[in-house]
Amino acid sequence: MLDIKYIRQEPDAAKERLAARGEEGSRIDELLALDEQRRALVTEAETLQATRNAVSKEIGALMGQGKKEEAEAKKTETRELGNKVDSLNAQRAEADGAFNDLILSLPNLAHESVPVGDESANAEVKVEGKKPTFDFNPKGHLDLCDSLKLIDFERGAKLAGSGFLLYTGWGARLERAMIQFLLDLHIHEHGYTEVSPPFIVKAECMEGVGQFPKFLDQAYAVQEGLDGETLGKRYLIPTAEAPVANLHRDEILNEEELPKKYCAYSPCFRAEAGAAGVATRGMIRVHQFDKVELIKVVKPETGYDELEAMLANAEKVLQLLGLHYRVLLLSSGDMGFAAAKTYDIEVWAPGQGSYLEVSSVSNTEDFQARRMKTRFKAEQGGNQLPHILNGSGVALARLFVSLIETHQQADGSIAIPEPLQPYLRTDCIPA
RNA sequence: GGAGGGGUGGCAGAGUGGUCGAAUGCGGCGGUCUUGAAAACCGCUGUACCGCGAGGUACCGGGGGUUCGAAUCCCUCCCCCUCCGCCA
Repeated sequence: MLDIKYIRQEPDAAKERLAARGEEGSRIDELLALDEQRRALVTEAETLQATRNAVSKEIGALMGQGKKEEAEAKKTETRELGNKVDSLNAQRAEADGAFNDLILSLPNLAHESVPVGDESANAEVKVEGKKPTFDFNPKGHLDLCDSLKLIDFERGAKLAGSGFLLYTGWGARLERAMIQFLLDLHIHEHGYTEVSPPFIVKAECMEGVGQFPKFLDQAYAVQEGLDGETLGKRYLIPTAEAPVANLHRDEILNEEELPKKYCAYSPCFRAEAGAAGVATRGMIRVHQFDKVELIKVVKPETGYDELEAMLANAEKVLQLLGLHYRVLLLSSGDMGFAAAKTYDIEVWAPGQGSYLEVSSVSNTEDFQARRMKTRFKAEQGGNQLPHILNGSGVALARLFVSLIETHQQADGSIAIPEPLQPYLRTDCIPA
């Protein structure tokens, strides 16, 4: 949620920055009009309430003295006042509702270092390693999964429909080994605290991270048994960000507690409604995938240093696994709803001949914190909103693709990178 | 799923229609005293919004209602605890 005080003070700057996010600048005018209307109603209603409260106190005093008739006279007077207050409060609730609906639907504003423009303005800020070369004809992950029986696409689709995977044998073991490897890396080397969250969250958590209201159509809603009333109250998480970033919802933290650094494994459920290419076969775009997520809650002045550190933490994964990747700084038009600045990490998949997005690392600044009312008590300046950061560390299905395609060998086996070997208890998935 | 009991400030815990944003205790902060510390004593100690300000308003799990007036009465939802049933 944007800061209304900033918008009041700098409406023109806000318009320009909002336009860079692909929103009409006129939304700012609408917002300010609603804000003004809302505040006028608040002032008027509260003035009347003050009068009513004062008279009510007098009535109390009169009753105490046994002056019943005088009290009754005052009651009639106040009754009318009360009605006025009620109607003003109703108007106020309506104005508040309209104001909130609008401000919740506006995306975060981009940090000044973010290139303005659409997807084509994304900037490649780093390339690590080189595209591997093969002295044989490398296979794609579909062939490798079939020949090594890593994934049974047909049975996955039979069980849950297209876009759902059945990992089998070495495939299942590799997936589990990578999860364990990622968690251990971030816990032991990068200082994150592991949490294991619910995989279902309330709608308010989805709103807190900015998934809702915009991406309601992308979520899996959960119903309890046959009770249709329960539908729409809880959702399968699209990312562990949804539960973990909300850990400190409605809390005021102590300054010394910051920074908070969490990592969490979870499956991620995405309806991908309207998206092209959720196929029966393939792992690039699926309805359910595993991910290890990183979340930080930090003081505002450290937000961007922490973002760079988190990016390095995610990159470390690919470096240790010997994978070629590049880092993109996303443009203002290509960033997610809640982000003020985002880096995407794209890993090379030789069989695809393309880069795959495996991580998105963002600083949401105070956008999420304001939505979820996460604050911290500062030594100076009272209660403040922290910056909340999230990053994939990293998404598994696409990492799986890159790993097997990159480390495939002429005989059809997969060489396992050294850091992963203890987890998989082998240095090679045999052909 | 059945029966019962609860949700009040950082914590514990009073308060059953008015002078209650809320007693008291603990904790925390500041001070007095002390060579220093402890003890004792004194003071302060929630959040958000409106207002240039003085100040005002709201919040006692959430929402709604009754009333001139609600922490207190009514309805509803959520959550927690105990017992029974079922169950990984």
